[in-house]
Amino acid sequence: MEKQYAPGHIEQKWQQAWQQRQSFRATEDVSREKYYLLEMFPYPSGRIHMGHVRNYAIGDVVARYKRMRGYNVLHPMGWDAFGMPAENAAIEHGTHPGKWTYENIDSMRAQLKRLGLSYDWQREFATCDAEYSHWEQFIFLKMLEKGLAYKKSSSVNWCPDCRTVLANEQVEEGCCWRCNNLVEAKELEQWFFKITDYADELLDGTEQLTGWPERVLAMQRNWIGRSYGCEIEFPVLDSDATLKVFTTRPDTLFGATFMSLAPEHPMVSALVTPAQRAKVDSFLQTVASQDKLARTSGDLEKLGVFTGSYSSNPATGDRIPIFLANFVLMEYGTGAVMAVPAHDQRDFEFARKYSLPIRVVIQPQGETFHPEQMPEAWTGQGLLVNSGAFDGIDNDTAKENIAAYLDQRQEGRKTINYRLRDWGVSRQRYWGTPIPIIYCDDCGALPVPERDLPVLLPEDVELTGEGGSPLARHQAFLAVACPGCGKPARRESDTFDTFVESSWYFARYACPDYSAGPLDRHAVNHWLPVDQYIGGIEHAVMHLLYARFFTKVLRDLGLLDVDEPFTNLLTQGMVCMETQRCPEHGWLYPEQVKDSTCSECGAAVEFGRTEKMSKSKKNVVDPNLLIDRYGADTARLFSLFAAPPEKDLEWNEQGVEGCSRFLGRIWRAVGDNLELISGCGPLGPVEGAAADLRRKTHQTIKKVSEDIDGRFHFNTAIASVMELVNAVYAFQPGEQDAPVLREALETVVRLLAPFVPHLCEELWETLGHQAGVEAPGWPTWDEAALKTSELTLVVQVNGKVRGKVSVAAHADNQTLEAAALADANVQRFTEGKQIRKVICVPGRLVNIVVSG
RNA sequence: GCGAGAGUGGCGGAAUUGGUAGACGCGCCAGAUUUAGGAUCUGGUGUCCCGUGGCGUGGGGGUUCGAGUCCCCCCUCUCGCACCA
Repeated sequence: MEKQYAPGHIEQKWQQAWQQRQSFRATEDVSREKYYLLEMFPYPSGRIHMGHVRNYAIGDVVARYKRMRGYNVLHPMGWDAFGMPAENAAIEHGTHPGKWTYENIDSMRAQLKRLGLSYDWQREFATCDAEYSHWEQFIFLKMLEKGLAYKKSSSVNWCPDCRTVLANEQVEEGCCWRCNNLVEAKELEQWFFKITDYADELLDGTEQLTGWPERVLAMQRNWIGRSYGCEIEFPVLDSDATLKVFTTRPDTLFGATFMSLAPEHPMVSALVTPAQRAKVDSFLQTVASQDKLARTSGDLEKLGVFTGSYSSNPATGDRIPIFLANFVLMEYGTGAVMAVPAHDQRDFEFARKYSLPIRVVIQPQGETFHPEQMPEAWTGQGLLVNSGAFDGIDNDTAKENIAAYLDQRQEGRKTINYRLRDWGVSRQRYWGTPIPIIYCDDCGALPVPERDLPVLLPEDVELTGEGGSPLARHQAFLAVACPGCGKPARRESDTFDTFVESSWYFARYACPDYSAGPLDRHAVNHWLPVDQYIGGIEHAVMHLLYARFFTKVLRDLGLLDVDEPFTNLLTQGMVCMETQRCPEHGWLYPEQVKDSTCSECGAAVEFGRTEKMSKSKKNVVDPNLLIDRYGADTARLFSLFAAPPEKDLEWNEQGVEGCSRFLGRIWRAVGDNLELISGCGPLGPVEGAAADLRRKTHQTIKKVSEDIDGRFHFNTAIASVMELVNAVYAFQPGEQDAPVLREALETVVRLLAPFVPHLCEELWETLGHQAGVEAPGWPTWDEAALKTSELTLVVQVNGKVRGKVSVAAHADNQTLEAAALADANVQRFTEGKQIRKVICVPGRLVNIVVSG
C-alpha cells in the first residue's frame, strides 16, 4: 500500500473494474424490491459544470446506498440532446448540429465517467436518436387521434432573437428565458397539446405528491390557477351581440357600473362608434407601443377609452358604458370584465379616473359606505345592499344565490376558469423532432402514416441563423406525396419544443431498446414510477408539469399504468461562488486572482456577493480541473459535505482541501494500522476504551443510516464518520484491540462507500476482501454495542446546567435524584432553598426546581 | 399584494419527538515532529475584566420545571407568482 493517498490511478482502476464487472447493470428481478433513481438528464453542452457534479453526486450516494441495502436499483443516464445551442454552434462554426451534439455527448460521457457515477450505461440514449424521434412522433399521432393535439392560429410569444415561438412557461418577465430579449406577440398557426384537459387532475394530484417539496407544488398550483366563478352574459344595446365575462364575484353583480374589455378583444371594432373611432385608435396605438412587460406589471397607469357602446347590467337593467382598458388581459377569462368599482381596486381607480359611477353593494354589518368618500375599494366580506331581492344576505351565500338566479334566467352559469393555457409545442427551428404532419391542398393537414415514421431531419441543411426555420426552405424535405390522395403535398416544417422529449424520457429508460412501440408496458410498469427524482428547482413548473401531463396522457393511451411519474422529488440548490472583479480587467476567474489582487495588473480585487456560478461573471470552477487536482472522490465529497442538498452550496477552495485532507486521514488510518489488524482474530467481549470505540462505531452506523435514508442529510452523515475517524486516531490500541480497531476501520470504509467509492473500494481490497465493498451490503448496528453500563447525566437547577453525574444506565428516578442532589456544585445552588420539584428525564437530565 | 422558505460563532453549517446550543469542517491561536514546510499529529477557539459566574440562536411578549425548537406580534432576507377580474 502506498504511503500517500494518490487518487489518480485508484480512481481509474476502479472505474475500469466496475465497467468490466458490469456492476451497475439493472435487470428486472422480482426477487428484490425495485428502486428507480433518476437525476434530470443534462443538455450535452460539451462540458460538465459544478451543478452537474452536485446533482449527480447526490444521486449516486442514493443509488449506491440503496444498492447496498439490497434494492434492485435502476440508475440510468442519457442526453437531452435537441435544442438551440447546437444550432447556434452550427451557425458560428459551420458544423452540423448533429455532429456537434454527438461529439459533445462523447466528451461529456467521459467526464461523467471520471466522477465514478454508478450508471447503467447500457440504457443510455440521446433524444435526437432516430428511434427516440420515431416513438415521440408515434405518441404525437396517438394524441392527435384522441384530440389531445390540435392546431390553431393564435397570438404566440415570439422571440425575435431566437426566431421562434416560446411557451408561456418560457417567458420570464416578458423576456425570453434563453436569450433574455423582449418577447413579441405574433399571430401564427401552431400545434398545441391539450394540457388544459388535465388541469383538474394535475391540480388535484398535487395533494397526493407528499414526497415533493411544498414550494414546487405551490408553484404548480399557482401556475394552473383554478378559480371558481361565473360566466355572465351582458347584452350589447342596439345590437344582437352579447359580451361574456368571467367573474369570481357574482355577489357584486348589482354593483357593475361599466364594462372593461381587453384592447385585443375581437368585438372591439364592432363596438366602436364613429364618434369614438379616433380616440379608440389613438388608445390602441398607445397600448401597442407598450411592451408586454409593462402591460402586465402592477404599477402600470390604468388607461382606458370609451367605445361609444353600452351594455345593460342583467341584474339591474341599468345602461352601462363599455370601455377598453389596458389592464384587461385577453389571455385570462374571456378578455372582458364586468367592472365593480366599489369592490375591486382596479375598477375603483379606473372609475375615479374616468368619473364613472360607484355603486356599493356589500357592506360589513353596521357600516355604511359612501361611494364619494371611499378611499379604496372594499374587497372584504359583508352583507348585500342595493341588490334587490338579495339585500341582507352575506356575500358568500349571495355568490351561490346570484349564480342560481342567473342560471335560471339563462344569463349566466357557474364555471371554472384556469390560468393554465394549452401547451404550444411548435418551434420554427431545425434541431428538434420534426412534427409528423403533411399538408395537402385538397385533404388538409394529415398525419404521416405510422409506417413512414420516423420523419428524420435532413442532413444537408444550411444554417444561417436568418429568415426563420431552415426546414421551411429545404425543398427536398418539404416535398412529399399526400398520404390521402397522392398528389404533391408539403411537410410540416416546425419541430417540437424540446420539453416534449424530456416529458417521457424517464419511461423510455425502462425499455431503451424496445422496437415495437414507444414503451414496453411490462418493463415500464416494473420500473415506474421513479422512486426518487433529483434536479434543479428551475424546472419546478415547466418540465415537472409537462412530465406529469405526459404521464397521464401515456396512461390514457394505454402505454403505461401509473398516474404520477415521480414519487419523491429532491430539488437541489445552486452552486454559488463569490464574484471577483478587477477595476481594470472586469470579472476575473479564480485562477486570475492571487492574494486578493489581479494577476494581470496587481490591482486590489473587489469581492462581490456570492452568486450562482456563471460564465458571464467568470465565477466558475471547471470540475475537470478539480478532478485533476484532487480526484473525483474529493470533488464528490465536497459537494455533499459543504451544505445540505436542497440549499445553495457556496464554493470554497479551502473547504475542498479539507475534504481532500480527510480522505488522506482515512488512508493513513488504514495504512498505519494495517499490520496490527491483518489476520486478527474474531471480535470477543470488550471493555474500557475498546468498548467506547466499538460503541462509537455502532452509533455511527446508526446515525449515517438514518441520515441517508429518506432524510438525505449527507453533510451530517459525513460529519459523523469524521467523528469516528477522530475516535480511531484517539484510540491507542494494544495487541488485543486489533478486532475492535478493524471493525471501526472497516465501518468507516463501508459507510463512506456511497460517497467516495473509489477510495473505499481500494481500502476494502487493501483490508483483504476479494469482493467489492458493496458486496456485503450496508452495515447493520448492534443494539447491544450501543449500550453502556454508566451514563453521564446533566443536572440542572431551575433549568440551568449546574453539574454532571455518572449513574448506572438502568438507575431508577430515585437514584438519579439522589445522585443529582449529592453533586457539590448543585448543592451550592440548592442550599437553603426549598426543593419544589425534581424532573428526571431518563438518559438525559435531572432538573431540580427550587424556590426561596 | 399572494404563495413558499430562511434568519444560530469570523465562515459553511449541527441540534429526528421541547431536554447540555454551536456537532463536523474551514479559518485562526498554541504546541509536537521536522533541515524546512503551505505536510502530519496534539490541544485551544460564542461572548463578557479570571470562573464552579453572567450573557447568548433577528427583535418583543407568552406557554413550560426547561424554548433555537411551541403560540402571538414585529423586523430583515431569499425564491416563485403577480392588474388573473
